[in-house]
Amino acid sequence: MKLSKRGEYALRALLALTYAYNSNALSSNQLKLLSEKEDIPYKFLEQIMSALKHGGLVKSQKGKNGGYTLAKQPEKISLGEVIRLIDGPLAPTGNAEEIRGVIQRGERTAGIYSVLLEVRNAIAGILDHTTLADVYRRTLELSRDRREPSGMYYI
Amino acid sequence: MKLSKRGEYALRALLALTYAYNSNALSSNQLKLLSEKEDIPYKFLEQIMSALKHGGLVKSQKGKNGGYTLAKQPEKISLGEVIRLIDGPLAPTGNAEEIRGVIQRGERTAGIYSVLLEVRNAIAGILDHTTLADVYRRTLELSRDRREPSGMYYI
DNA sequence: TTATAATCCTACAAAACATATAGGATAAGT
DNA sequence: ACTTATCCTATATGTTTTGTAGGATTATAA
Repeated sequence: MKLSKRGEYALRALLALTYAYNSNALSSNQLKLLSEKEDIPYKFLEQIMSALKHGGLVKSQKGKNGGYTLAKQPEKISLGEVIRLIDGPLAPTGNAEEIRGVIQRGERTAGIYSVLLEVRNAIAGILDHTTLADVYRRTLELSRDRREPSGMYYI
Repeated sequence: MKLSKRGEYALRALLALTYAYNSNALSSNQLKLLSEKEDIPYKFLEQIMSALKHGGLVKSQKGKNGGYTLAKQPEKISLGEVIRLIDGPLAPTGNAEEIRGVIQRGERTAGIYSVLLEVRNAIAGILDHTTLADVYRRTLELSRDRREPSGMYYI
């Protein structure tokens, strides 16, 4: 599992939506501001939002006063979901099913793959149990004692 | 951490060397046979062996009766070493140091990165504690009850 | 109903990376 | 010398990621 730029951008955008969700606001052209603040090419970000929408993680409203909102509560969206949607399977190679297949068929590489399966399970264990709400909380904690909260999401 | 073909080929070759190590033999042009049996382009495999050599995991002997041998005992070579050497850092993005930096500086993405650090630690925990000897053992176990051990390493 | 502000869609371009392929140089043993 | 092997480096090919561009569509408010 290698987190791509897309994946990172997606997580960052969703985190911004999480902030907006808590203050009851919905986001809109603020996406443009976010992209500037965080050096994310706007058009690229648009594509990512589209993917998040089709994946059911985000709702959108067209037209004036439109924008994006989380489709579920931040507690209900795991990082695993997000990353699988954007970057594909979490496994270090192929996907969990393939790996299990190789092992069960007892192929020459079965030993190697059984380790890879352990790795993928460890990754999934963490990512599927960590939600946007968790990340939100952590972010606050990690910047609590700082004088300058590095412009924390005042978009 | 995404295991590349190179990485997989490297692991497979090292596993073959592990088999050879146990039966006290050293490998030579058997590499060619291995590459045919396992569909690994020979010249590509050569490059990988060269990398393994420069990384100190493998010793080589030139000329007649030459070939490759493990540079240390199979118990002393972890998968983490191998994969780091061939595919780079285990972290899902950048490397552990970078990630720690982002977290300590309390950047906006600190929350995200703290999860990524967990993930990388989980991966490293497994891969750094699993050796070629372990994989060897597992491979035997996983093919023990099979009628046809899928031509297990009779190169 | 028209102007506006937003999402949506699709094609393409550029760069980075992974995966090979090729050909010969070099070294060691017999 | 001759053979058998490793070693080195350049280049090609292919695939994926990342980024650009331009416009079509839709909803709202004035």
